Amino acid sequence: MNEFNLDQYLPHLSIDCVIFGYEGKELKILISKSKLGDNFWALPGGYIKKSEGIDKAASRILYERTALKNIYLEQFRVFGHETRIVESPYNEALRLGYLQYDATIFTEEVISWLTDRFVCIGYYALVDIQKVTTQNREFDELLEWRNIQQIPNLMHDHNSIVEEALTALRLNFDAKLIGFNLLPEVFTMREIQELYETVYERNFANNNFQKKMLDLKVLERLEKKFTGAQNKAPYLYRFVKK
Amino acid sequence: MNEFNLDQYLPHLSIDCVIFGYEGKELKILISKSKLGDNFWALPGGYIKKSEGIDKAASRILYERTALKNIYLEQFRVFGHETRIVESPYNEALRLGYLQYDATIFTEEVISWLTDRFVCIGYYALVDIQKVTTQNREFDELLEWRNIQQIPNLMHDHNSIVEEALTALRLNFDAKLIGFNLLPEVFTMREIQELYETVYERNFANNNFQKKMLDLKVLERLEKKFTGAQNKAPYLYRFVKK
DNA sequence: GCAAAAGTGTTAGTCTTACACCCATGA
DNA sequence: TCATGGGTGTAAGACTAACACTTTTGC
Repeated sequence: MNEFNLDQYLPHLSIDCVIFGYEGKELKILISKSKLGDNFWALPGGYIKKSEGIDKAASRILYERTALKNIYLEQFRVFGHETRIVESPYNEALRLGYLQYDATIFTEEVISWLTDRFVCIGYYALVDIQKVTTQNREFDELLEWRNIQQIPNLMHDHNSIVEEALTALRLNFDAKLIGFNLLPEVFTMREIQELYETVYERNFANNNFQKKMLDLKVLERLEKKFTGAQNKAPYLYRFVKK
Repeated sequence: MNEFNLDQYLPHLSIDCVIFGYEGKELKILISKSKLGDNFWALPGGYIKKSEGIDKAASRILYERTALKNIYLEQFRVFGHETRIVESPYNEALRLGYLQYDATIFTEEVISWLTDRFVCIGYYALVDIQKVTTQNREFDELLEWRNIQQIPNLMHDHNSIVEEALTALRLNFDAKLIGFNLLPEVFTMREIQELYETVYERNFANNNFQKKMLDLKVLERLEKKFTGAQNKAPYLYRFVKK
């Protein structure tokens, strides 16, 4: 019940997270199917406690869904158009959803708070998808990793938030060397390359890619990885931040 | 009085603007000396009306200080640490300042609203400094253009907001070709180059700079500018967006 | 030995930087 | 004619992209 004490949160201000993961040569994000409507998909989000920094709030929101701490996380844009929520076609259905869910908790006052105008701070996160054990929250019917190319219609303006997050990711991916947050501790050069190829939707020449990566001086070469395949065993690498 | 009807604004959410101008080979920003304290300097800022988009709010805040419309404007970061206002050493003095200013308007409730926690959306703006006629607002003792290298201690975390704005400016300056917003309609190649040199705090070779600029195909060459100086008259250029 | 994929080397091309030089202008 | 600063050309260097080739591995 404590969770629905909305007094603890800053009103009109929310955080939505675009959580990127990488699996099977696919870039994915975590989206939630809501219990509050029929086929209502949304980004994982939440509110900011009155004495909680926004970065901490985003970390908490992520922790609540992924059970992971110390996730790579960055704010990328504020979405604050005056009509983004109040004129959303989902908003009326959401009011009904809350009422049907539990009319004793969701009084008119609470529902007004929840469906009023919101300014949303967009964060993107990068996680090793293998380390995540998704945690359904109260209104999550299910949480699902979806290929970034196959995102269904999301609530409100969440599709454009995803677009902006992807743009920001591509802008920072190479410059800030954040891609390693999507990979396990150790990986082969081909695995990094495939990640880059997935993110940028283009191919790279393996020799030039390797040269560029090694010239960055952020990779430590480890032992070889014998997979049983009938080819030369690739080296494993570990990312070492300077 | 209408202005102090704080009910019209979203609580706990503010906008602060770093307004860049360029004059005499110096990059400057507009800062405000507040009537509310002794030597209190701050960024021009304001609040967001309940049914006003954040970009519109920022435009309005800029218009109120500069009397300019259609200013180049971009959000660059949210400042939302939980203690940025409530533990600011300026906050106590501000409370006193409001009381002394007008205790009938600034009731305890109003002062609480004003000095409570705020999440601040940082915007930066680029203006032609010649077109600006600064407009003092209620609490502005004066508005002043100050060289970016000589910014005094500002309230709260405003100095770090300036730093972040400068970083964002430098990051976008060349990539988005926004520098022309700081110049008059027509300008010489040398003037653009000096602007770039000021922003990046380094020199460029004039021939290479010119070649790069012209290769961008965004400059229209106009007639020559005869200044009376005993040297070749430089061409004037106009920026034409594609 | 052979196929598959890892890894390395070299060259061609493009972009950036640096140097040298000529040109227009007014005293 | 000279000093001043505008404008252009070219070559060297750095970085990127493309091609060719060798090495390792298990069947």
